[in-house]
Amino acid sequence: MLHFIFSAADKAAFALIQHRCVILPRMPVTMLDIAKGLNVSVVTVSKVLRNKGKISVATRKRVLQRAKELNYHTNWIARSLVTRRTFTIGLLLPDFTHPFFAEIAKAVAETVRPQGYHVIISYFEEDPELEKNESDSLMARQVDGLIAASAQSNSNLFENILARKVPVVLIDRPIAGVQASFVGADNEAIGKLATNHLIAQGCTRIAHLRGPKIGIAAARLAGYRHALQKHDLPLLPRYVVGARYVDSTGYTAMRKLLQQEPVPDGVFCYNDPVAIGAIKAISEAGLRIPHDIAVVGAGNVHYSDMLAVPLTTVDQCTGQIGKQAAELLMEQIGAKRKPRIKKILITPKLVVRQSTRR
Amino acid sequence: MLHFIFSAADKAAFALIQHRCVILPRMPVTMLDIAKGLNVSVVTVSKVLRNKGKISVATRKRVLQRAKELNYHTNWIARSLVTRRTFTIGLLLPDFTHPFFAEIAKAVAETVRPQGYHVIISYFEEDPELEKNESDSLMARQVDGLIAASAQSNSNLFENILARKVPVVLIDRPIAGVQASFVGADNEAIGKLATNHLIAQGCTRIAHLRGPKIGIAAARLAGYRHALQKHDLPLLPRYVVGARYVDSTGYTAMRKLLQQEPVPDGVFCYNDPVAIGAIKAISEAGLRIPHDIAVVGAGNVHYSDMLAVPLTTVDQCTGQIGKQAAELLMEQIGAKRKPRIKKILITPKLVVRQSTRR
DNA sequence: TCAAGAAGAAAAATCGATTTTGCAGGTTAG
DNA sequence: CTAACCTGCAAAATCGATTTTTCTTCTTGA
Repeated sequence: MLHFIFSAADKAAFALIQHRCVILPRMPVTMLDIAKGLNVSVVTVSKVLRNKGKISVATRKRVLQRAKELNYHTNWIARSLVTRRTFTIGLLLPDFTHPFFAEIAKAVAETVRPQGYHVIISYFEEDPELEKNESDSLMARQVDGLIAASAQSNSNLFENILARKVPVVLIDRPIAGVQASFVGADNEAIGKLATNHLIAQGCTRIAHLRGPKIGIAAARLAGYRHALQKHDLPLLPRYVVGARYVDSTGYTAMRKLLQQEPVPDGVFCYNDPVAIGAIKAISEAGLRIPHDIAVVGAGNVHYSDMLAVPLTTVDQCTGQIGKQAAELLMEQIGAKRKPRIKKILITPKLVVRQSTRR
Repeated sequence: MLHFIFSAADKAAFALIQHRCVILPRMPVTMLDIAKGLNVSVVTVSKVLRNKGKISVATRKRVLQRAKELNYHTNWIARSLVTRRTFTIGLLLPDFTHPFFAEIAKAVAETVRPQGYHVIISYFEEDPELEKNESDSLMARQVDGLIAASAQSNSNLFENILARKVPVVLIDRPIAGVQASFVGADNEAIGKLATNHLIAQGCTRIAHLRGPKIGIAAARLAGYRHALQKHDLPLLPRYVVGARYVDSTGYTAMRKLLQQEPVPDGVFCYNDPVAIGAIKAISEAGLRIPHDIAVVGAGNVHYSDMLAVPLTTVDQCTGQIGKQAAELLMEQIGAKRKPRIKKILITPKLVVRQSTRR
């Protein structure tokens, strides 16, 4: 019979092997592994890797080299547990295939990246119930903050979140009663800008293809009215036609508008897809753009300059919304005391193209 | 002088208060908090909340009620540390404002959600160095798996990741030498489908506006050639013109093509934006679509049916790519043994609209 | 009646880090 | 020559869970 003789050290090593390799299927390198071979403590390793505390140059060097040899990578989960920061923020959106939200997501990710933050996305398809579930999940994942374009009809959800002391910034859609910062487009300004532009181009019979009666679309409508009043132009109800942006309702809405007498000579469409539909209807009716009717959209979607008639539109500076929201959030995350709540409306920018250039 | 008398229990409570409220700014409810008031152990609480182990109905009820009272929420970070699963996957994309990738992101998120998974997004703007950094971060965050549309020119990065036993699925862009599953569009099939359709519509002089000479665009070109050969149609080099999709190069490329003699009667454009530019050039030249020249794009971008001439295009079923990639990844994450590597090419679908309907 | 088994819950170990405290050994000041 | 003070590192406590082991009680069957 064979006998093997092991020293105590061997036994320890063996236990380690059993512990790390045999029992566990995965075997990531830990600080302990680095410390073991160097006869230092994990604390020392931790300090070296974080460049903190007083460690001699010699030890630091040995640790760093060993870490590289072993291909060590910090386990952020373990770190987060004790530091109580995950360096992740949650981004709660209705739908991020929509270019508007995609743009925001990008700007947010870009803004927080330099500070080591990552973004966990979550979308809820306009379903408030799903939104609640998703936000709960994000909270359970201990995100350091939350940016949301919410579909909640009341403030309960976000009051709960704020009660848990998690920084929140709302975007695009404000919610009454929520004590959180807000960043959004200045939709009334968009309406004014577009309408004023049409007026400046010499239009006098200006119509509006409007969206839903609430929120964003309502503000744009208000801006349209404001601009007309300010220039003493008539505010004709029959020049304001509803157009949901799903499908080609810009097209049908415009056809309705073309039956009015006199036909308008300028149309402000509540967004670009609607404007594209309108352009189609106008062309089919044998009218010329912009000579007979000038068209302005809103949103500056990517393709609006590739259209048959390049579209004048109001750029809502989507990227800015994401960027500012992210900056506000990071400010809150970093702050000792809760900074004051801010409401930021991004000033829109007119992009003039052929559809209004007379 | 006043004296306060505390019982031992009071002191313990006091210590707790100091511990939880005064010293720490945030004071989340933990399992210990639930356990304390109920005179049970944390283990019992843990088991109840996970519906695991044998716990009497009475205790279970008490625990659940207390948890609700205290508004307890599981700390997933703590859980992850011991279970070694974070229920997050990393999604590494060049740019998710591109509708193609946004669509994929959505499909991925949607597919993994029912299994309790969330997606951490990360984009690298086609910069391989940044891509490496981001993937390192994702790994440090202990994602359970990774889906990537990579810009790496060699296999090092992903070989490293695979060596760490993290499941990976590549999408859209395969990388030679990486032993990982892959899901992408069948670009050669796209080229064939588009070209065959033009042939079926009676076109005989079929041109191609091609993209970069590598990768996706090359495969589409190959499909185009294949289809022509199969139908014994001539393969004229002067009918293949380069068009980068940035800006309006579809427009300029088409103008070049219009100078050929004879003018082609069908054009397959390597993607939709190029096709839109081409349509514009054709219209300007006074030719009718599809009667004089039929146009097919590829990609089925959202707005291609809102154009002046609704565009026939090849839908690459982007959502399917994300969905299948996510499914493959979840399969790998769940599996004991590593499942076999799969290469999946999604079969494209023709969407016929006015631009080819003769 | 007593051993065997099962049910319910507590105790202890663990995950991989960070933070706080303690402790040698060497240097400086009085 | 001793108190005071660094420097550099180790030991222990902690974060909030899960997993494994152990320990009571009760049943139950022979």
